[in-house]
Amino acid sequence: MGIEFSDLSDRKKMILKAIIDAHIRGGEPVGSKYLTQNLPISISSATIRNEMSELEELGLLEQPHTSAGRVPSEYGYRFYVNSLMKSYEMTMNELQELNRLTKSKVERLDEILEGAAQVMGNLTNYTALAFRGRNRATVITQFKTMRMGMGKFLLVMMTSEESVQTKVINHSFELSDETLERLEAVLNRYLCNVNLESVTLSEISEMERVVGYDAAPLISPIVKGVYDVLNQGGSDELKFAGVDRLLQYPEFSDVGKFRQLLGAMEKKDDILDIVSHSKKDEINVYIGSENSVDVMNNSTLIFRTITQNDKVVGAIGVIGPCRMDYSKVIATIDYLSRNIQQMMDSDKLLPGSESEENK
Amino acid sequence: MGIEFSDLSDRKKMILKAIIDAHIRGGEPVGSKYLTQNLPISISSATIRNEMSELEELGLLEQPHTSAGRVPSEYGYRFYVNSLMKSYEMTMNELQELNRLTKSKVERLDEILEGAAQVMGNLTNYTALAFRGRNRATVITQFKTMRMGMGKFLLVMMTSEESVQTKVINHSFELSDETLERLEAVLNRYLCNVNLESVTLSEISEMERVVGYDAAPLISPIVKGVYDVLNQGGSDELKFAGVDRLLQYPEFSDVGKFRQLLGAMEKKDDILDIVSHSKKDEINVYIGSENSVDVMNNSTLIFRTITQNDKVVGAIGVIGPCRMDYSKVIATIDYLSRNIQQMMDSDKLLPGSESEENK
DNA sequence: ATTTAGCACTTGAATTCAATGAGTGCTAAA
DNA sequence: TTTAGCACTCATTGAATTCAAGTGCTAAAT
Repeated sequence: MGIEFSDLSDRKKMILKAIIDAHIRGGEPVGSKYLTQNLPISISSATIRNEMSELEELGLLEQPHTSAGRVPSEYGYRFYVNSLMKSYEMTMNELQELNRLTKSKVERLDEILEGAAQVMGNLTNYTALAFRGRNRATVITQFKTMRMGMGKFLLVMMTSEESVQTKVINHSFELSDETLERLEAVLNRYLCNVNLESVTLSEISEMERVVGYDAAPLISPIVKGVYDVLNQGGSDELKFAGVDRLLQYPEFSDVGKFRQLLGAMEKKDDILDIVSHSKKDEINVYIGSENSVDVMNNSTLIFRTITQNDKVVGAIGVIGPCRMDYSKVIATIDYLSRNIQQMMDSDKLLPGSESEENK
Repeated sequence: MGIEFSDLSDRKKMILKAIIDAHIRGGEPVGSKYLTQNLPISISSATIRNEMSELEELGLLEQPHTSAGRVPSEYGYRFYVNSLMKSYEMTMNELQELNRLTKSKVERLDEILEGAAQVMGNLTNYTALAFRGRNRATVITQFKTMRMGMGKFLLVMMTSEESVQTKVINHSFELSDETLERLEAVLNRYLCNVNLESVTLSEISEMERVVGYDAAPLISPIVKGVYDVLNQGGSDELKFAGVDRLLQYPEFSDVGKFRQLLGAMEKKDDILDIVSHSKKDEINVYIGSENSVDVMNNSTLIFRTITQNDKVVGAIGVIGPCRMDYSKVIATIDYLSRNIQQMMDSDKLLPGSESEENK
């Protein structure tokens, strides 16, 4: 399938665009009679019918049944998105709504993404998605200990992702300053910059020996703490806002279809898969079966990633029926994601919730 | 409305129970003919009809239309739950499934609750909910600082909820040990155990003066950090698992009804309201309009809270149509929540994700 | 005083049928 | 190449009909 922009006569393009525009707005199949009254130039319905049937042969249009008007095919939408649609002009109100978000004082990426999803959902009237990718730290780069009095001390861990994690360690017995220092040294020697999976039991017992009897019982809880830190932070998050909005579209009045999609949104992994394999720094549009998840054959997914140091840390987008207001949705996502990306680049956003930085 | 258990003849109770049991299983209205064949004693359909019409007068049954069988009213379900239903016996498989969770190594309450929701959803085939209430810290009880080298130090804050929060503070200028100590002292003097809202601007400038010119620029970012710590941790979480399962029930084949419920689940505040005003340490059952949220008139909400030191820290439950397998659902929630509560009481669970304790 | 058989009645669901009308494809004329 | 004209298709609508399930009531039976 490879119809180029130039393969179509201007009149065909005009007709195709008019059909898709009308169908996006109204949701109904578009017939030749309607078009005679709504085209910039005036041609007869018969001519339009001829053109339509040729567009259908090209795979750009479809007919639900013989006596119905035409409906865009997935491929038609694709052509529309690539070449036909004209870019959407935001209204003042919409711009205002969008800017409110970026002007807010929120600094955490999580919250910004969710806020963006909310706004996008409201403006476009589809379901919004917010993805938050956590780059899980692979190693601890530095350990520090800090007394907290009364049989506790704080274990501070710096991770390879530059975040700081802490864990309170209780010790029922006395711990001299000197012992604590020794413990810190041992941790830094054995557990820094190493993949925890590769730490062997014999190494652990070696640590227990080296650190001395008075700190040895702490080794194993500490190792567990390290393990938690390296694993817990790393769960990706994918959230949806306004799922109920999908139900307003006749495409999902078939409960079965909707249920499938809802299931996919709950399972998340399929969609996470799509998002994480997407192109960076541009708007990704998956129309119908273009995304390989067959449950989403009737839906379109549009999103754009947010990156930090060239690594994907998030994404915002919408999900809805293939009959979607592509122009508006793409413009909205573009605007919002660019703004968020800018905040990210100018370091105004804090990537993690665990640690926060400040200048 | 106050029908006592003893107000009904044994035969009426038997008939009512049989009707509700059958309706829960089959979803269809139950007629007199069916009952003649499915009652422990044998009575004629005419007699049953008489009894049924009396039960209807009492408000325990309803008729969808004249020529249909009877269906339990909300009040009928209530009576059933209170007095009629017999407690469900778990199968070996179910017990196994349930125990797998509590035997798992997971230690964080969040994860246990979500895991419980998953299991509950699978077992009961309704939508499960997991609530995680965060007791937001009200004050900071202690500040500590810790050098991290290269123009940064770590600000460690102990909160009134006994959790530890940290914030990395960058300083572009030199900071002597002595200055850092002074800063720590000032923070502990001015910001410990005080409600941040009550800190005045003049107090802040006093802090800046007292701490000296070389640390003064750090005061305001630190105050902001404290503010974040006191506010951010405190957002309650309410998650649902298996929302798509609701769509299998004919009660929600009306898209409008389902959409309303879905909306309520997304907005969350109504349901949060119900959960947070519920009774502690017992199973709460809200049948249809018993919960004041009118959008949930067709749904039943069942849950039980998890407490720690007598404060509600979480809840698990299910949401589904009024026609629900109460017996099984209640048994499942009871079993799971008791187990989780036990883990909580025996201190095996870590309440927060921010700080972790270890013995 | 209950219980039951019998029967007329109600009502939603399913089925059929015809009418409607939107829209097409095709042919032949412009 | 375009267009008017016309026959044809097919989903939708609504009315009429049948069907079956289930009730309420009455009168007889226990």
